[in-house]
Amino acid sequence: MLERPKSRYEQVAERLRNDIKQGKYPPGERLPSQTQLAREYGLAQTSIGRAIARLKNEGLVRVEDGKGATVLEVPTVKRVRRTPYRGKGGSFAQAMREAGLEPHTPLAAGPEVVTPSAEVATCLQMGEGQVIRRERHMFGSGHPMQIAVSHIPLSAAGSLDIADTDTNPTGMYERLAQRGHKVTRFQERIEVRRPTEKETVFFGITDSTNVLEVVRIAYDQDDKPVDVTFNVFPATQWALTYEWNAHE
Amino acid sequence: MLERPKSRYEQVAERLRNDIKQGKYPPGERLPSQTQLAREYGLAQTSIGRAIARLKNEGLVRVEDGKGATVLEVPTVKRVRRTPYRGKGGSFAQAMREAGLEPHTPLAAGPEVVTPSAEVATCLQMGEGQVIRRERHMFGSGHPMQIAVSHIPLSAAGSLDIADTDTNPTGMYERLAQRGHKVTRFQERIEVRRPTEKETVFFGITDSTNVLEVVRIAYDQDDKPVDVTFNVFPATQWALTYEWNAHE
DNA sequence: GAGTGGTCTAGACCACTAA
DNA sequence: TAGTGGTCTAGACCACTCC
Repeated sequence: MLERPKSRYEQVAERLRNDIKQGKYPPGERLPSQTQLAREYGLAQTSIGRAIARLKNEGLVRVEDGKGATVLEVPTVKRVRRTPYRGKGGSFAQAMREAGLEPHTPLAAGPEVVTPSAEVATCLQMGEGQVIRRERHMFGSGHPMQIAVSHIPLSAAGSLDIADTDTNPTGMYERLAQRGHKVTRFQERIEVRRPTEKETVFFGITDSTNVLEVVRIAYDQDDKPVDVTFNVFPATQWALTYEWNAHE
Repeated sequence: MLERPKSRYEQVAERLRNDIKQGKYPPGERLPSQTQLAREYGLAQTSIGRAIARLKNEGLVRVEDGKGATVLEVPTVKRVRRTPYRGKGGSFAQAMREAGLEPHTPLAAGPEVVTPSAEVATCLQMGEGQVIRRERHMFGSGHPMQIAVSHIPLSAAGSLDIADTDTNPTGMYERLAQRGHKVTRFQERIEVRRPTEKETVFFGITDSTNVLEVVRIAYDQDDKPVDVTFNVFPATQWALTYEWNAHE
């Protein structure tokens, strides 16, 4: 099984991977068409299609119907989370600038009062009641990079106003503190999963390309959750970093 | 593009996914053979093969040549990292027991003195010199769960003895402290990548199944790196959790 | 031996894009 | 209209497993 020579379509995928890495097909460029590659490698078009499907799943190329396969630019973005958290919001903008990209984070939905999903309700440990939901779509130099959806229990927030003007979470935490909910503890859970349909459309990826999901929950002084934020990004384009001190 | 009905092989994959989730094919069980499924769904065997390949990449089934597709048990394991780090080693064993699995962490290689790879040398900020390398293969109730490879600069360790008896890193850090290298700061970098060939064999996954790589670097009181550990696990089976306090 | 999955082909059809 | 990628088939061959 180890000795078995790799299948031909995998060999093709590997060569294309190398060609891309070594700049033969730079970002933005089109790969040759599948029929052309088929002639070149002496294989059927179907087999070339399998090879290209691999590159697609790995997030190396983006394939459009009737056009062809375009090489993606994959600047690996570093997202650094220092604990305890000293920064003043803007972790995304900073990561973008460090990667040489211009950040842009428009509001995509909300703030609005909604009934939470089962998962959100579980994270916030609430039996009933509503939450304030806000969704941001985040771009780096025009390319979709990240989706962030945050939820605050209406009971803690008081009213919609709390999420009105600010775009970063820090401002919101200050307002929560004024209402008697001082944020004292954070938790982030990281998982790899298949994307939802909405996410495939936004990121322009196949539904077999994985995404990273980071769920951050903020707790107040009574250890009650007051905010849960879902961050989603294409798995291949990001690296997450956590830093902390050994002895508190 | 959105309205287009899904391809038939994707529909098959989705139905099989549901059947697995709902217990029609419990863990350890075999799926029906591809020819049988082909008859059942009125498709060609090749198309069924595509559907099953999807499940394989998602880590839902394991396919063996000449045998068939077996449903994998996918207990999602939670790995919790509290910062500052209070635990006494054994983070893996604890995570296993919480998931109802019996931990087993034999040494697979080392401790041995080797010349570090370029990546390891970069992490440890060393120009020249050698490192002590140790590789552990970690199992949960017999199933391969994780690979951990740690490197300590020989200059900091003094001799091989430092890594001799202990199996957890905490003991090693105590010895490093005795030699004047007190560990004060940690950094963990998380990435999703394609597995190496060794990893596909160990975990029994396809090379298109992603793995999570967590690189932990420990720094001493002079901010010199004294240990870098690479942890690798199948991406779908794990969830990483980080916790910290807001105001130090 | 019969059954399994994995690969490959040749040809076909469709939906899409481009000129 | 010609070219693109995506899907599907029918049939083939191989390496493997189980009996």
